[in-house]
Parts: sequence; C-alpha cells; structure tokens
Amino acid sequence: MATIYEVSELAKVSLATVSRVMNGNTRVSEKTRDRVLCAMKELDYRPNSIAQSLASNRSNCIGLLVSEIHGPFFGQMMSGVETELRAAGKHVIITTGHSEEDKEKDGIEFLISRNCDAIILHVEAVSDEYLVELSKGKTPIYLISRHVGELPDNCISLDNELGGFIATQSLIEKGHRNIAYLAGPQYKADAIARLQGHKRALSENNIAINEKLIFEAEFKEQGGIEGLRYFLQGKAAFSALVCANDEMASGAMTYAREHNLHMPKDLSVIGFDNVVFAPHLYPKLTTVDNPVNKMGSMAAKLVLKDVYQQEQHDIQQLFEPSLIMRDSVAEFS
Amino acid sequence: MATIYEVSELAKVSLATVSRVMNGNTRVSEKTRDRVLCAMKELDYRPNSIAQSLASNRSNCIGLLVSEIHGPFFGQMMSGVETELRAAGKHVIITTGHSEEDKEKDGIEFLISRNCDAIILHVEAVSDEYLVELSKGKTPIYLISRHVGELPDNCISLDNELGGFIATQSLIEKGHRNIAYLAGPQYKADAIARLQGHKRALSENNIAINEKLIFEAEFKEQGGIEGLRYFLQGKAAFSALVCANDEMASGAMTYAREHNLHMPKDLSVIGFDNVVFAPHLYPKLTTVDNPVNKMGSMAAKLVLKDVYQQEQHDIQQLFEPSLIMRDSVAEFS
DNA sequence: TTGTAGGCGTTATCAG
DNA sequence: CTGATAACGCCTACAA
Repeated sequence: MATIYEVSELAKVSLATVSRVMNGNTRVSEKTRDRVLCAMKELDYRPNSIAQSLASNRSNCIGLLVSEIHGPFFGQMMSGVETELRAAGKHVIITTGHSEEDKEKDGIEFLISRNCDAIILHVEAVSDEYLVELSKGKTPIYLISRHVGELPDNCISLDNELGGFIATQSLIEKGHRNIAYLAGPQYKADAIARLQGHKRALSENNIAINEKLIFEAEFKEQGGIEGLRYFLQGKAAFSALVCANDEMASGAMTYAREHNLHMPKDLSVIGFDNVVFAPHLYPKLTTVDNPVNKMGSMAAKLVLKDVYQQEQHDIQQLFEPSLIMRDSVAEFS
Repeated sequence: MATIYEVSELAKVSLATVSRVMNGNTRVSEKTRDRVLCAMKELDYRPNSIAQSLASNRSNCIGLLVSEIHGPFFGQMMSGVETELRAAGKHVIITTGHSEEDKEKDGIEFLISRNCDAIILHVEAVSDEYLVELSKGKTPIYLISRHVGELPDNCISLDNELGGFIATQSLIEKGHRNIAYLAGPQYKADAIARLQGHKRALSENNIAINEKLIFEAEFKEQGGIEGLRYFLQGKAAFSALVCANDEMASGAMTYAREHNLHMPKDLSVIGFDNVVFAPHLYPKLTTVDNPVNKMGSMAAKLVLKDVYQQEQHDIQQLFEPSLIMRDSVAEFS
C-alpha cells in the first residue's frame, strides 16, 4: 500500500504538499495539485485513516448505543444514523445497553475507550445526572428519544404527549367515549408523557377520566395481555383500547381474539411506534408513527455540525408523531 | 488523558515495560508489573487505541456488511456478531449493501478503506468470482449465509435444502399431499436449495411433482400475494402452502383472508426464517427457524480465531434449520 | 527481565 | 505557495 511519502516522491513535492491537496483546506497551485493527483492515481494511493486519526486527534468514528441491535425500533434508528454518517465518510460503531444501568454504562465506556469523536445514545436506565456528568467529559454525547433539561442542545426527542393525544383524539373523533388506556412503565419519561396526552384528549372533549380504564404494564406483549385481561375483568365498559406501544397492542390483540372479541367491531385498538410488524398484525394495526429513522439521521446531522463543523440546515430537535390509519379502529356504533 | 509515557515515569520504568504489561505477551517481573499497574490506576490511564493500531498495524475493528440495518433478519445477525466481538474488545463497523451490486461493492470498499482487520459479509448481488478476487486482497473476508466453493474456510452457511425438506415433510406428516410451493427468486442460491428440499420431500414420499403447484416470486409480501393468487386461479387443488420465506407467507396470509380462506382449516401455511414478526401473524406462523444469530456469532468466532489467533473450539460452518410449530398448520382432513 | 531507539503514516507549525 | 520537521501514542526488534 502506497504511502503519502511515495506519492510525494513521484510528484516531486514534499509530504506536506500532498497532505494539503488531500485535505484541500490550504491553497495549492493548480499545477502541483495536478501532479500530486496524478501520482496518487498512479500509485492507487489510499490514505491510512488510522494514521490520519492519530495525527489529527480525530477517529472519524461515532459511537452508537442502543438497547438492542435486533428489534424493529432500533433498526430504524441505527439505519438513520448510519446512512447519514456514512455519506459523510464517518463510520459508526454500534453497541448495546439492554436497558440495564450497568450495561449501558459499560457500553458507553467501551465507546469512549474506542476514541469515538462523539457518541449517540438511546439510554433508558441511566440517570439524568449521570448523563450531565458524562457530557462534561471530552467526548460529546447526543441523546435520541430522550430529553434532559440541562442538555437542551444535545437531545433529539419526540413529542410523546402529542402522540398520546393524537391516538385518543382519533378514537374520540370516531365516536368512542369509553376508552381504555394501557400505559407503559411510569418511571419512563415517554410512557408518562403519552399518558398525559391521553388525559388531555379526554379533558378537551369533556370526557371524565376513569381510573379503572387506565392500567400500567411493561412495554411488551405480555403487558398487553395482562392489561386487556384486567380491563375485561373490571366492570367499566369500553369500546376502544389505546396501547402505549405496538408490542402491547399485539399482545392485547392476541388476548382479545382468544376471548372472541372481534376487532375492530367489538373493540378498536390503537398502538404507538409503528414498528415493522404493525402492518402484519391482524387486523392491520392503526398506530401513531414514531419517526425514529428521521430522529436517528437528525442526531447524525447534529454530530456533523457540532463536531465536524459541517454546515447543516434544517436542524430539528423535537419531532412530531403522526397517525397511521389502518384497520384496527372502527367507527363507534 | 494520560499517556504511556507518564505511566512509565510514575512507575519509574521504561515505556517498553509499560507496553509489555499491557499486552501481557512478554514476561515482566511481579514487582515491576505491580508498580506499573498501580501507576496506571493512579493516572486513570486508558491506552489510545488509535496509536496502538498504527503501531501494531491492527485496527481491532471488524467490518460488517448487511443488506439492510433495519429488517428483522439482519438484526439477529448483527446482534450475534456484535455480542461476540465486543466481548473480545473488538469493535464492529456496520454498513449496508441494499442487495445491489454497486452498493455492495461500495460498502466493501468503505470497510476496507477504514482499515478493518477483517470483514464479514452478507452479500447477495455480488458474484462468486468477485468474492474470490476480493479474498486475495489484504483484508480477510468471511461470508454469512452464502457458500462459495473456492472459499470453503470463509463461509458460514445454512443447509437450505434441508430446511426446504423439513417444511414440506412436516406438512406431509400432517396428511397433506397437495402442497403448493411458493419459491424465491431462482437466481439466489438459498431459494434454489429450498425448492430442491421441497422436491426431495415429495419424492421421498412418492408424491409426484406438479409444476402447476410451484410459483416463483420475490422474497416479499407482494410475492406472497401474487403467488397465492396464481395458485387459486389455477385448477390444481391444494391444502397447504409452503413459502420460501416469512414475508411471502405474510403476504399470502393476507390474501387468503381477503378471499375468505380460513387458516389453518382451509389452508395450512408454513414459512421460512422465523423472523420476529412470525409469532405476531394471525394465525401465528409455523415456520423453519434460520439460526442467523448463531451464524453471526460463529462468523465472529472465525475471525477471532483466524485473524487474532484466539483459541476457539466448536467452530461450525454449516448450520441446520429446525421446525418451529405454531398455529398456521393443521392436520389434513 | 528491562531499556533504547526507530518507526507506523499523517497532520500541523514554522520558516522561507 | 511550498518545504522541513516535530509531534501523535504506542509497538517491537535489538541491546544490555
């Protein structure tokens, strides 16, 4: 593999000049530039990115921590980050945190030790304080789908309250008034906000909040099953069910079918996130789209702008969810 | 950030000695080692991985090329690779090929230019010849879910023929004899092998092959829809449908339902791959498990063994699929 | 067992 | 605009 030195010899210029034409920041005369370019071509020269990193104190790699590498939600997110960053010639190192505090911290350590120029995090278990502390370190951090008050410029988040509102509002517009709400764990910020949105929709439509129609469970299939079982055993009637995410919705739908509830005739169901399997469910799940892919690419743009000083327009830090209508919701009759 | 030099000063030894205790390959006396370790701890020393790479000509990073970063299938695969490699302190750079020749080559170039110590590929569009040529380069390559005759030691693959056989055989054992087969694109090796397995199952059970009950389509939902429409319009009767992958199965199931075919009563359906949404389908899809996660981790082990000379036992290059029974197949009556 | 010194391929800071 | 030359932080013969 040819080195910059060989190129300089062939082009009869100094090392420095070759470096200059590569980086293009300093002016080089037309002729010498051409000579250098020719020499590079002839030798099929490729810069050694590691040597560049060492000399420039830049690794050109960005760390990305997600809860799980598999899983539909994170797939979209990673995809957004990678596409954007690769186009800029940067590379992405992906690792996992499994939503557990120790593992998240461990993953962050790993990424920092790899000399990443910045790290993009989707962390759930770690505290705000920890993140604030972390942000004082040498490696810049960016957060996806989480808002930390002290780090307003480093967060990309979703308006979960609005999402919760939209879901319930859409049901009300279809004539439903007795709406059960299956909430996510109330120590997670997004789960809290979604529930608030639901309550706001009820209030704005003058529907009293019935605590018996609210149940908290895990963001998983099993949570959906437990939730619907709870509501069905209760004495409060309801014609629609809002689930705080699609996995819960999937579980609830399975349970509903096993109990001979026809959807959407007997029960309308709406989810949240619009993960890949949502359109595969039966009936196809109406849900609130969570633009994770865009949020991922936006986090990447933020890094490009802050860390690499690349011009970026249209930086957007708060995203809005939108309704995806499919077949799991019917007009109330 | 402390450097090796500062550590050496504090421990009153030379640079070389510090380097030795880090790498642990050369013998160092107990006392000096302790002194060095103490100094490292005191300074909170972290080796600069980039400098290590430059000096040792190792980047400690492995490139991974998949068709799509999102997508259930690849999620499992990436996850397998990452887990194994991270445990070994290596890092993974992931990029995409989108099943298009140009993009796959481009992605490979990208990875090589990043100085990866090895690259693990899941490529579909690129030719065997290209891969053989590529393997002669400086960067070792490993293939997942593909078998190239000339590179027997660098391939991790699935016995697709056996998978095809298992699927059809399981149906036959349930009493089905008129079995439609929805094949994948017959320029893809796995699609071809799966179909062969199907035919072998028929032969071994003395069932004549009816060409009217074989249809080729894309490995997607749409392919499933087209396939079932074709079979339904044909005059050949059938009680079961084998799909060459789960996405096709999903499409076929949607189409079946729209045409009032009750599953599994009127029609048994079986898929292939066991992707995440398979258990979410209605009815829950019976399918052939494709152990991509294990294959990913095995590819990583192969790299650890070949490239980093780490002892590895239980290297396995050919994997066997297995049947996952759920609710989409019924006894023929 | 330990130390010395040269080098890995670039970038960046000076002069010229 | 161009050329020396010193970093960058670590590894690894070679010597001692």
